[in-house]
Amino acid sequence: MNEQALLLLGLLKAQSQHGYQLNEFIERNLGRMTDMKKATAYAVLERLSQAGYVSVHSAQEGNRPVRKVYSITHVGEEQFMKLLRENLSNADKMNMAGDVGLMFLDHLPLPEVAEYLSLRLAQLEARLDEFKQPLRHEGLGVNLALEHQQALLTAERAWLSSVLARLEASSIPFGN
Amino acid sequence: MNEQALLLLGLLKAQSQHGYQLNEFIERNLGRMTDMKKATAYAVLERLSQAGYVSVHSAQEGNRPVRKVYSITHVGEEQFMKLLRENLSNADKMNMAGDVGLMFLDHLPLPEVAEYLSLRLAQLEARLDEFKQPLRHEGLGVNLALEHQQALLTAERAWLSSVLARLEASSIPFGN
DNA sequence: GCCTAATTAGTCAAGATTGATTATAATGAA
DNA sequence: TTCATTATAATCAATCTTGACTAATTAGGC
Repeated sequence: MNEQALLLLGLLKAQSQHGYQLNEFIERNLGRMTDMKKATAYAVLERLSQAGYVSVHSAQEGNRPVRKVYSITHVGEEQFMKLLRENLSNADKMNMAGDVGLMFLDHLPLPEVAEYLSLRLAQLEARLDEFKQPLRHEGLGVNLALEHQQALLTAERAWLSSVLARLEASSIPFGN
Repeated sequence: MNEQALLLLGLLKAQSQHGYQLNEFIERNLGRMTDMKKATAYAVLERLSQAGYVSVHSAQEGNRPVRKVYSITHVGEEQFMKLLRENLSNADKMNMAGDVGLMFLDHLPLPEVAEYLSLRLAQLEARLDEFKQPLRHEGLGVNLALEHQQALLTAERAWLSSVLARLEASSIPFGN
């Protein structure tokens, strides 16, 4: 939840925005960074507002429905810096979900496992391909974040390939 | 939530157990695989029970308080296999949280960023050290899962080191 | 034998998350 | 023009998660 707050405060620090605008931006550009859903973002904005980190004011443009525009407050800026420092200092977020299945793969015949892991690999390749686009230079932070994702996905691909190779050579030379 | 179900069904497939027992095992041995909390596990067990995937029967040993013992049902075994196949086939779980902070690091002076990332690196080293213990041979799946974690943490360490080196050489030869 | 601390076993209210839904406006096709 | 579709903007009920709490039992120290 702190990561969500950090994200929203960071976006509002750059520019006051209404909820829909924030959600569009997140959906279009930040799918890699977060999986926060629309309704969650609205809820987090509400909490940030309760806490005094953002202020809200209603605005109407033309005869469009009234929108709530959120702005970061001074206290909010301080909170942003605090959350940023915390976030950068902690590695605990690397939670590596997705290993539960691996733990139980002994319940399936190895060729079937290989089949499924091939699917995983294909998805990985697809995700990695998306990084091939030139990526316009956004600033150090954004570029590092993208580089980071790419590095981890690449490592994941290498590991998966190695597992598949061993599975196909199938003489089970695993462990040690 | 499916990953939690997979985990609990997998543990119950090995042996019928009561809630406390399951939670102890998870806390002691599976901290790397999941961050599901006690109360959540009880809730998931309740849902699995509602769905007919596990059966519950109360048992009393000595004059200890009555415990609810959970057993996997036949339908539960089928569900387990289904969830296992799904889990192995999907890479989407690699969500890489923790990059939000990186995105915003331009709001801090680089030496301070380096300081925080050094803390991250230290935590990583500590986590990696835990893998040095011989790890008694548990079965292919468990060993692969551990190998996987280690591979990703190692990649993370390499990336972080590279970033720190570049930050300290500080002449900012980034991105491009 | 008595008191304290730890272990065992689980529940619950409060908070967080999200799929589904509502409602209006603009756009486009026929 | 009229109807269907997509975009805009957000809310809500239902579900999921968890920190805090309860309550009994056993273990350990003196």
